[in-house]
Amino acid sequence: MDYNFREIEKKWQQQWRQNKVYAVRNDSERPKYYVLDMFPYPSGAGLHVGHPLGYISSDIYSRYKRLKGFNVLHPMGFDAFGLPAEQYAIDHGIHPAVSTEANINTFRRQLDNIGFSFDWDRELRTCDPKYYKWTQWIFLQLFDSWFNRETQQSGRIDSLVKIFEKEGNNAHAFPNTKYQLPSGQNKFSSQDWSLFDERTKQEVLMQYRVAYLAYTDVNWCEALGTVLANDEVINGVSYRGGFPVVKKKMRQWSLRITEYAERLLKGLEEIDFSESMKEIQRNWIGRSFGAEIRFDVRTPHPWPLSKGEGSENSDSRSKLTDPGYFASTLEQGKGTIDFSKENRKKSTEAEDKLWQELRNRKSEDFKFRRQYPIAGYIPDFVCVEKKLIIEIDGGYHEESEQKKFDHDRTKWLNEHGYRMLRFSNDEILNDLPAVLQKISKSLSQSVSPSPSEKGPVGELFLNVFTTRPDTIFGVDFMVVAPEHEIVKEITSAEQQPAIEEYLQYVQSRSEVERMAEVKKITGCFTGAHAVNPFSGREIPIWISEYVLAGYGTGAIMGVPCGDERDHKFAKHFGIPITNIIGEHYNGEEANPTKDAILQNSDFLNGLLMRDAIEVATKKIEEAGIGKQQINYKMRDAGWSRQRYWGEPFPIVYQDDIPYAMDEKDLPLELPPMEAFKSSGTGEGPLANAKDWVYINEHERRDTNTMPTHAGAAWYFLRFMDPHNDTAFADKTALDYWGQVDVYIGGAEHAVAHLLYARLWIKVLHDLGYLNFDEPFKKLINQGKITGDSRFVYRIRKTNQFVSAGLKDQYEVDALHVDVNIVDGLKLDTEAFRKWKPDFADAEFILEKDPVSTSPAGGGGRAGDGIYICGSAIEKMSKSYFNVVNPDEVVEKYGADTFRMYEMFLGPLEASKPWDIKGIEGVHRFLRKFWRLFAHEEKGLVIKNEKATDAEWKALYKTLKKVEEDTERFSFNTAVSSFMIGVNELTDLKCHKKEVLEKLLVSLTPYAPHISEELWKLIGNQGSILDASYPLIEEKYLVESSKNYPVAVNGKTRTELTIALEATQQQVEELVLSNDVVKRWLEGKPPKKVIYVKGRMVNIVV
RNA sequence: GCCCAGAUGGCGGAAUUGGUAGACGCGUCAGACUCAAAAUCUGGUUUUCGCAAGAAAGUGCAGGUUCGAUUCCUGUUCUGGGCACCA
Repeated sequence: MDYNFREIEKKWQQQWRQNKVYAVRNDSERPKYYVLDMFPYPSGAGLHVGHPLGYISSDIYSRYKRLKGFNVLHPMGFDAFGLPAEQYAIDHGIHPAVSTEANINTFRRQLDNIGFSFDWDRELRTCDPKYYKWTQWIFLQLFDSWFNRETQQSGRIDSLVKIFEKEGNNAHAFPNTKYQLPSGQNKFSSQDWSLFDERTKQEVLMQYRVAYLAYTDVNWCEALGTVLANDEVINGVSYRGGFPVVKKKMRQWSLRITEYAERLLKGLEEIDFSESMKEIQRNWIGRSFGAEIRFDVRTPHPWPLSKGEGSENSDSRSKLTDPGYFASTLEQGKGTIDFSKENRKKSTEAEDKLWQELRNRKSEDFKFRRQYPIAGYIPDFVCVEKKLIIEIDGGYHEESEQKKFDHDRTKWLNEHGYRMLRFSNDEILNDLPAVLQKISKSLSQSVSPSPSEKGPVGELFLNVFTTRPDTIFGVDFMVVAPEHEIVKEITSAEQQPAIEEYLQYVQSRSEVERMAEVKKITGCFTGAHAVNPFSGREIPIWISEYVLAGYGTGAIMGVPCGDERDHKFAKHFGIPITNIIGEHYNGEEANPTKDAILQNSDFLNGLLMRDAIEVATKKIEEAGIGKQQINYKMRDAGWSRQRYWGEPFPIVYQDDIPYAMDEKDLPLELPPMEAFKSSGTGEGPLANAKDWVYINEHERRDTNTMPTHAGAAWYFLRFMDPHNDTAFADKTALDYWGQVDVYIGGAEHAVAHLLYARLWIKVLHDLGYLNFDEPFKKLINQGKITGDSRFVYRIRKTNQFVSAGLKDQYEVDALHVDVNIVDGLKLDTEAFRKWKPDFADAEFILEKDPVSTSPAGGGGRAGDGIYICGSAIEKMSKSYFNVVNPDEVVEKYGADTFRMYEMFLGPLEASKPWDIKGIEGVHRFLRKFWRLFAHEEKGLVIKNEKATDAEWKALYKTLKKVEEDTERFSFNTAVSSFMIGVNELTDLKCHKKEVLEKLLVSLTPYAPHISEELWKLIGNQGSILDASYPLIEEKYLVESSKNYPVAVNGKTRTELTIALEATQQQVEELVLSNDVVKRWLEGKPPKKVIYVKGRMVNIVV
């Protein structure tokens, strides 16, 4: 009766499937337990031995919990939408649905091979309309929600509308502080609200929705034809494929995850994730606590812009200058201003008529200015907010002097985003409505947003965010991001050419370059100065690429004595450095300490910096020049992808205003398509499905789809009730299963999937669908299994291969060789010749086997040598030929061996190399285990005799250790314990049923097939999967004495068996009379005898 | 540069609260069985010295605390992971 694992495993897998032993019910008396694996993406490559590591550990834990009496939910499904399938479709013309289906089947077959206990009746796929109906439905909940900062909770949009109707947005400012209403304001009253038209109302609400549409800087990848999320971009290139990525402004769906930053951060405290995983999330959220401080700006030639239409001030000047034709001298500037005044008097009838109309447009919130200087030129009318210029032909444009400037000016205006409308006098006088309509149309077109940081008109200031307000007196300069709007407004005439040049340089710099050359110091002085709000000192304002427009306010205060980067900047550009920390600053290097006593700091003098932070912040708030502020590095999550193979947005645009689709019309299914190339205009392939996109003249659909994170953000809820078609899951099921108790997966999902899932669950919780707001109670990251690559060394330009030990004598190229034709390091040269046609005629330079040195040893036949390969630990990858397929391992050793071996390799969380050699040991263990029950020839050897104390002790020792180890996911040591236990029972020649039966149950989670087989062989009814875990009888583990190590001065010298209840005195007597101890004492009296009960004895001399 | 984790025999690793370092497995050496091989079984296997008994050193490196440190503290090197002009 041999251990025929192939037959046994096949048989039980079949029976288990037939009997549906893994079906899980939602109504059980037993306590629930939810064990989940991270959603796999079914790639075309199939599984390698690294993938099942997590699945095996979760399976062991699930089966263990089941034996322990829990109702265990352990489901599996597929994250089946996504880029690779679509890329494959583009390359091979196979529909993503088809290739995905094929990949899933391969995956499923491979998983089944390993004997997992998944409840396949609950399987789900994100690309199934029955599933993504609910992904879309949840998206609509996000669309219909806003985050109430006061309560720190999500609420329904209609609750926000009620607030607006009552009090405007006074208590709930726009989440995006830079957002302004068309009027330029960011506050509105209840009355304003009631006067807003539908478009404006929707636009305002959009500013609050959790899922919202906005122009955002996105990571655009031309090669993939899509937008990528921040976490899909690595060092400026795409995560998949490594294509360049650039910033681009596009109208995109985003999730307002930034509003939840604080809750996501706080939530980390109550969940059991590894410290490193929490750290990654904390870094990603990037909270920094500090103050926002306002610095007034003094331009070198002040131009106090007065309210109204242009300026009456004689010293006013153009706020923007053009180096090409105007800016270099002030004289010309003055000339233009004079000319504008002159021109004003000559205004024509047409101009006046249009002006009357335009100035009345104030109610529409676009303010027109008349004869307002732009770039040193005075257009007839300009709307600065919308960057729209209106010119009326006739008059001085005819003059030849003017004409030659037209070209340069138009160029400048275009570069700066201005558009120009030209009307003739006749048009205005004869058909004013048509003219106004044209203007309205132009105004409704959007311009690149983000109006500059401007205070009340006539005043310019810069807000900076700092975590160190205590260093306010050490500020020696300001640095503004090159993209900052204010740059245009503050640049002096003298500096204009230099600034232009620098801006051009910045634009030419790709993300990749900027990231590669971090240490390079660049920058340019604007000519303007900022005023320190406390000391009144004027400090220069610079621009530099090291300041990021997207972070904080896009401007910083430079404190060179305390910040390394600021210090380098100051040194590089020769800016004088103020020392506020005395001897802590050595003049050579900045010192970011918080432990210095402040000097040169006015009211902060004598304070410890650490304490001064709060003092300074208070003072700043009192003086009304700033406020305490918390900043987050995290950005809102881009949620649109220009892709076909994803969930369509359940949104309909009615005349460009987005509205939620009716719930009853869900799912919005993908239209059938044959080709998936992007449209080329930045729109996704769906734009080509015109019938689907355009519902009617006024209504159209979104042509983007959601990212793969969408389906994965809530799938764990669907497993609880996977076939429900009236709700995403029934409330009773949600309440019964609750949080995922253990979530096992790779660390690569740290910031994307895990944050989005946590966000979705928080919103669903706030809206009342869930009674928990963290999805995963405990997270375990399994380590990677790395590949162990093998190399052969080809002598350059030959087909000769030299063994690793001799390769240094030649000029060689190392080539990866398939690990499957190498035994250890020894290459199978014949297999190598057959491996690839190129190598058919390969010749080998062999060496003596360095391992077996004896002449009789393995490679010892006279004249023979072997080919030794080089090796390296690398990631497991097809291109390295180091991939090991689990199917082959299972075929050779069986699933039970494979499962136990993967666990035996090392701690679950550590990454470790795959080495097939060790699997023999685990396989031998299972054979040895089998032999306790059955003998090859004699058949069953199991006996019904009473067990001895020694046998019970061996058993319970093992059970105790295995249980402890399994509980703490230390599966490698649990396998060791089984081995030790089986070795001991073998030594005891124990074949007793009452002992072995218990051991068998405890082995079931690890090796279910052999356990079930033996369970039946020794005459049990029912499945061992439903047995209960054996209880440990401690009485057999109680010891009466212990073999103590006896040390002299800390060095163990001998061992003594002493009764456990021995007293200190008894021990001292016993130990000191020992011969070995006496010898080591050399007659000297012991100073002290340390006796730790159950541990050790130490004699100090 | 910053943050986190880690470093133990020839290899994967164990030592759960500071208490016999190297469990278990691989590899390897020797032996048994065999005509022989495979499989299986038994024993040795951290290093150095020694026939042995035994002795000395030893958990990346340098210190410290302690009767006693792989474990705690300080510094440092290297490896892996994360973040990266983040103010």
